[in-house]
Order: sequence, then C-alpha cells, then structure tokens
Amino acid sequence: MAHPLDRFEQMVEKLRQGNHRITPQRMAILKILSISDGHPSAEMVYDQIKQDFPSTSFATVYKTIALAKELGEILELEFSQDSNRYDGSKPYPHPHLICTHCKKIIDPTLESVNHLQDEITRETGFKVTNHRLDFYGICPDCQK
Amino acid sequence: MAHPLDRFEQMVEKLRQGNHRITPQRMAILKILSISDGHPSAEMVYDQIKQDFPSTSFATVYKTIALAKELGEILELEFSQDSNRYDGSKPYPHPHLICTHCKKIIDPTLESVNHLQDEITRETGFKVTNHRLDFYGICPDCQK
DNA sequence: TTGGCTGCAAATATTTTGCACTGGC
DNA sequence: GCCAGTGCAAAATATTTGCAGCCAA
Repeated sequence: MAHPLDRFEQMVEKLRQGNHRITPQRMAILKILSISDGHPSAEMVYDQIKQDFPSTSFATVYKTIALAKELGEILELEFSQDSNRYDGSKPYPHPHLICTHCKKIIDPTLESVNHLQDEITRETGFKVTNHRLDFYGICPDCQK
Repeated sequence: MAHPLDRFEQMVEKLRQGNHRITPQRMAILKILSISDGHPSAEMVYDQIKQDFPSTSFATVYKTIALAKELGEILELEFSQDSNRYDGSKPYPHPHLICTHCKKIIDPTLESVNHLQDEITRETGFKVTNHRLDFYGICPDCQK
C-alpha cells in the first residue's frame, strides 16, 4: 500500500500525463480522496472541500470524481439507495466490509481473493476486467 | 437449485405466512421474478406485467419487490447509474457475471466462495450477514 | 490567448411516498 | 365490511448536463 501523499502525487501526475488542467479545486478534491481512509461519498468530499474552498460546486466534485475514475485512480462503490462511496487510497478491486448500521466501510485483510478473478476468466467465456466483493454486516462498534 | 415454479409457490407461501394479501398483481410480479433467469430490473418486470395486466403501476411493482426483498425471497443487485436488478431464482448471496456492454447478468458456477463470509466473520470483529460478489467484464457474445 | 474548467441551475433517472379508491379475505 | 393493496401523481434523492464566465497553461 502506497503512502497517502504518494497517492496524491500519482493522481496529479496522471492529470499531467493526460493533459488535464491542474486546478486548485481538483487538487483539493484529489487530496481528500487520496488521504481519507473512510471511503467518502461525493457529499462528504463536498462538505470537506467547502471548508478550504467554499466556492466549490457539487458539479465540480462529481466531474473530478468522474475524471479520476476514468484515469483509474479511484474505485467507485455503487449503491442505489445510499450514495456512492469512493476509495482513492487503493484504486484496484479489493474486498470491503460495510456496516449496515453506521455505514462505515473498512478494508479487511483477506488473502486468497485475487485469484478469484482469474478463476472466473478461466472457467467462463467472460473476459473479466473488474470485480466487486463486499461484505455487509454489523461492525464491532455497533454491536455494543 | 429449486425448480422455478417451486420458487413461485414458496414466495406465495411466504405471503400467506406473513398475512399478506395475494393479489393478481403480486402473483404476476412474483411469477416473473421467480421464473426469469435474466436478473430483470424493475422496468423489465413492469414491461412484462403490462402484457398480462395492463393496469399495473410502477409503484406496485416497486412495492411488491420491496415486500419480496423483506421476506428474503429475492436478491437485489444495487447499481447507481443503471437501475437495480433482481434475482428471484436464487435469493441467497452468490456471484454474478455482469457484462458491461450488453448489461446481461449471469450466474457462473463457482465453488469455494461460500466460505468467504465465514472467513471474514472469523478474522474481523464484523458480524457478517450478507455479501456481494460481482465480476465485471465482456461476455462471450459481446466479444464477437 | 484560448479552450478546458468551474459554478450555477435545470434536467434526468430511479425509486419512494401520499392519498383516495378498490378488492381480497 | 374492513383495511391492506393498488394506481396515479407528486416528491425525494443522486447524479448529470448546458452554458456563461473564468483561469491554467
């Protein structure tokens, strides 16, 4: 796992490589996404960025997220009822533990998962490019 | 895996047990959900039911789906951009193969997955009740 | 300088909800 | 007959888009 600030640097580098402009808003949004380990939603990013950069709009947050997604620098966890959550610290498929009570999302340490995608590719005709493995339950804090 | 019509009977039985009324609309919706193996969306169910029962509303489709979900008789696959998809033939967690091109969703035969949930429960403080394992890729048809 | 980016508002899409009427039991 | 269920329309939610003005390169 890379250091949070390395992740941020890498994101900015990807912007440069793709000839995307490096604006203060994008810097701030990407920094939040790269540093936070809590898998924030678009709204959480918006709330945070408002503190340092009050003029920022929701549209910019979403557009920046979409761009980072395109560049493969963040992972999107889709939900329909709740809003989507984003993982900028580990932008590759990995399992998540989602507390259905407090909505917390954490990364478990779990081996023997990466071979799953290969297994599927081998056993089916599908060309598997991505996967999603989420566990739902109650976190230790909420069990108290 | 149960026979499709057995699944339908079981759903109706669950309605009875819960003192829910058995209406023609519910029968039709549940039949579609239990029989179809294509993981239909609410809209697909709506379109199908319109043929036999033209007066049915979208609200009823959603309300019936919500009820069946509550009763544990269907599995909901949440998406944020596309609409949710439902699996009435196997209402327990199991892997899915999702074609990102034609949106087809199929069930792969894949062993060595069920122990994952137990593994997580054992290794973390989480009380895991549910999980979701989806593979994204291009299906054989779309590769042609 | 200039075209990509921002910010506002309006649009879109999906699902939910309120409420009067209807029909299953 | 009673009350849960239905159907219509409106509301709620999350995200996307159009466009005028702005600023990074």
